[in-house]
Amino acid sequence: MVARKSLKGDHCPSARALDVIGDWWSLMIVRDAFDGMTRFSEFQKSLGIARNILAERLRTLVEHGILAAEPVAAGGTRLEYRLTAMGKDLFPVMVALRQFGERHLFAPQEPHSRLIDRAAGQPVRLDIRAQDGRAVGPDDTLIVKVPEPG
Amino acid sequence: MVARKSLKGDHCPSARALDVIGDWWSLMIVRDAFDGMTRFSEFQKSLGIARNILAERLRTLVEHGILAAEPVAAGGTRLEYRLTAMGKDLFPVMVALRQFGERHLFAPQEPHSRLIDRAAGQPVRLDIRAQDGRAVGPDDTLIVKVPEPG
DNA sequence: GATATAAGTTTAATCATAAAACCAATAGAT
DNA sequence: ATCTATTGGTTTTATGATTAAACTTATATC
Repeated sequence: MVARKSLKGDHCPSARALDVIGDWWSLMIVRDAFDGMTRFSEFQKSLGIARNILAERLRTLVEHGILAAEPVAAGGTRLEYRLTAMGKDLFPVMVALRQFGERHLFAPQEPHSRLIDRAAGQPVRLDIRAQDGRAVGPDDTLIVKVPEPG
Repeated sequence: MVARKSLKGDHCPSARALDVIGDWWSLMIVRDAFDGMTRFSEFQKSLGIARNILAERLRTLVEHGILAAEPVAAGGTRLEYRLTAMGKDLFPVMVALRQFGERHLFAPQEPHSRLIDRAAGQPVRLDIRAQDGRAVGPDDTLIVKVPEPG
């Protein structure tokens, strides 16, 4: 691949986010973590990912503070990977991806997994709103760039 | 890479979404498209992406129906790439990524670009709610898997 | 104490990406 | 109308990320 371009210095928050979780597997691992998985072999079986890649992805997710690794038993070497508070802040990203997939990537009658509200057993909504509560879409918004220094 | 595993057949909508826009560049191109860019050279200058890779990404985004390519001038060969209605449905994904980046990937005083509501000039909110309007987080929800056929 | 499973690491082959050179078509200047 | 620069790519070559499989060590199970 010749050293994937890093977006770490970019002033765009989306770019930095993609720099951290924009690779092929990280968000799939995070999805499974939201689904309750914690162990190496669970992720491996669920995703069919190569073990070395899974090990590296888990390592970088831990480095970035999205997952925390804790020994399963005191004194043991086996680890459990759990979402941190920061990791749980990826929830809206997962919900947004899911909604997009549901809307556009399934045939009309094709079955798919669903994200439901535990209390009501009903699907959840995702809304983007202005401060005053108006729903806003892409054409109602604007990206304001940061001024170049100098 | 040895043939990246395709998630096309997965029953999880997030997985299918990542199969379409989960690679390194697609969402960055979509971000720029939301920002008003339409031309090959604009994307290329903005992202610093290799030209062959940009050409392929644009092609697959068009194939998937996220971008539409139209000639700039009738009879000409130069193309303009614009978000389709489907492409604009990626807006919540972009907003969610941006919010995550803003919250966790910038130093306290570090400047970053902002997404603002055109009308009020204020940042937008993203909420996940149950049908009855309650705000819900990851621990309030559950993924319901589709039954295996057979 | 023997066997199986978990959680990786190492190794080798393959394929995607990046960078740069190349090329045709268009737009602008003369 | 012709020369030149820019646009929008394609081709070529190298590099390295990803994969699969074999290997290793530690932990559970019988």
